[in-house]
Amino acid sequence: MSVVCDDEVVKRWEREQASLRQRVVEEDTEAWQRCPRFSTLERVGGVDLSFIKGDEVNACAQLVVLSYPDLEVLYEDSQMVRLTAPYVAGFLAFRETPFLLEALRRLERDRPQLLPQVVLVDGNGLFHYREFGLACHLGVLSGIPCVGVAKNLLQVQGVTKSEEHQSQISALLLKGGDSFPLTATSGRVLGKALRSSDTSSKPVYVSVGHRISLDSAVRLTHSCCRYRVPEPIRQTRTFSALDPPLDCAVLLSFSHLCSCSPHCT
DNA sequence: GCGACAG
DNA sequence: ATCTTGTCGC
Repeated sequence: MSVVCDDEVVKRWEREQASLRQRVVEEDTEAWQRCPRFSTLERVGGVDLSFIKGDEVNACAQLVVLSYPDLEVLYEDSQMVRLTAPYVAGFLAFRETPFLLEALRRLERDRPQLLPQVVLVDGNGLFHYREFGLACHLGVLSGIPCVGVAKNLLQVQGVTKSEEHQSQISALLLKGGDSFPLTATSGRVLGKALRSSDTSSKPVYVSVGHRISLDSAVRLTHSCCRYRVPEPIRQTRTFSALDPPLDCAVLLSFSHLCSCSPHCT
């Protein structure tokens, strides 16, 4: 909630974004991306951080890997972490990326054969104030193709939640897979609004993270959706009763009890 | 001053 | 991000 931040830090972050940004690859680089139904794609990852209500510092970093196209869980990793950076709009990556990279490194160390061929990231990629959102940041630092999928529209570069945007949603997004471009004032297409399933009228906002084209990113996102939020990201919040990384499950499901206790820090 | 602000 | 209650519909 707090957008209190240090000017010096933000300046440094801006420089780092400008520098890393040059390493983003906005095109398809993988053979599977060119296949009609992504026929040689086998594993899709999803990452996210979860918080408990009043706590800005402690979070649960999660990585799941699903089979493709069946979307069954192949791997799940949950780790309690202590965040150092605050949330500042436009600089989400500095808060979350270190822990997502750690999770990818653990996977590479323990089960390298399960490394995902692409990761769906909760947040934006190129659709960002300086065209370098979380999905680009994680993509560049990991080298893995990444796609940004945001649940809310970020109003940047002339893209707004206007009446026009609302009417585009109702006029153009008639069925799952329908999409329309999010075009900056400059004329550059930064992402697409996607109706991710037939039953959800509220779109998700897809943008390129790294090493994938926008069209592939949209097609892939749609093909990973059973509900509005793509499965790899959605599964990140699902704690299986079996195979339990219980640290997080217990903490999250009993957080309502915890918050009543005066002795709970 | 007012509104906007991914997660 | 997270909380919260019910309500409507298949």
